[in-house]
Amino acid sequence: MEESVQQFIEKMGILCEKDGMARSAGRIFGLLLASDRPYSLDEIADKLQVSKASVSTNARMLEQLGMIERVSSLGDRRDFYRVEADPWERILRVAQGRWRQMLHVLADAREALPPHMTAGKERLMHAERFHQLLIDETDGLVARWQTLRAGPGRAEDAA
Amino acid sequence: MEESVQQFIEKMGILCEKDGMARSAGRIFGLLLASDRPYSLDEIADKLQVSKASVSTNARMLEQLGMIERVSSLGDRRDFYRVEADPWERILRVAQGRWRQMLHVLADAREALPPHMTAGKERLMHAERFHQLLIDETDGLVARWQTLRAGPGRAEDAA
DNA sequence: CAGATCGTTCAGTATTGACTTAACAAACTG
DNA sequence: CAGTTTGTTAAGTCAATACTGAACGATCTG
Repeated sequence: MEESVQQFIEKMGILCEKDGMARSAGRIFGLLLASDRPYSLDEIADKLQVSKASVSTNARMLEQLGMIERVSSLGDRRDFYRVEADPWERILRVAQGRWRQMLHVLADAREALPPHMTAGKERLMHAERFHQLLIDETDGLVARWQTLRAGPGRAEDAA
Repeated sequence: MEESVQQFIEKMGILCEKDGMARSAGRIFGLLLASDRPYSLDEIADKLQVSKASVSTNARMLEQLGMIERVSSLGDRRDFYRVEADPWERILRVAQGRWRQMLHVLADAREALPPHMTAGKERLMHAERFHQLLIDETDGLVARWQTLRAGPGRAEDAA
């Protein structure tokens, strides 16, 4: 396999791991990102030099997250994987969901905190405000991405 | 210790772990978030029921990330920890840095990809566009957070 | 200076988590 | 139906990770 692609895959593994994903999942995603066509389970296992079982598990995890999808080819019983048409919006939505969780956790804690702990309450409210902002801003960001996605070079003003 | 606070700390540990941090670090951050005053190393170790060594390591990691800070009290040789005045902007900046890394990795891979792999190149360019958008939007987001941070209830139009 | 306190580091250990092999279930082929 | 092929699941193994206890250096106190 291409040396440069191999390096890229490894870097993707590291970066994805830093974001809380499994390293192997990051590698699979990287491989499919830089690929020219969908790959079968065995192909992925072969290219990444891991067992088929490992690929099966991690690929299904990525599928669950909406980052890759399974496609089938006529007259072929195998599953093929490729990255979703736009995995990035999905990533934003997943993050948005986590921020919502965080917001709830923060709010619950603040309400349960004894009244005299004003500093803690203040700090938690601060954190809530921040996460609420993130949640709100995500919608606009997704919208801007949708318009940018289609034609990045065109400077149309249509809202 | 308060039952509700303990639950909060545990949830923060889980959520932080999902974001790629160490679970213990998340717990420390949660404890300090909901606290009324800075805590010493021993206090943290006691409240979280872990060794002082563990707290020392994780607290220094959080300090390195700019999420908590070390403060000293006159006539006291101990270090005290508390969350930074605004850890959230810092978190945004760290994320922005990771997106920059990702952008570079993607660009390198695209350039190194053989010319005939048009689908892969296209997909990588797509990914680059997305991350460039994230990087750009972060600045505006930080700015909006700064204004919101001070007075959340006031509806001033000043740009 | 002797003793005490505090934070960090290091070696050892335990626990978690991931990968592999192998068995299994389902869908196809002759 | 016997035999393949393909994907998933489970048990066992191994490596990575995080925690602990102890030792150390530094700083303060009598």
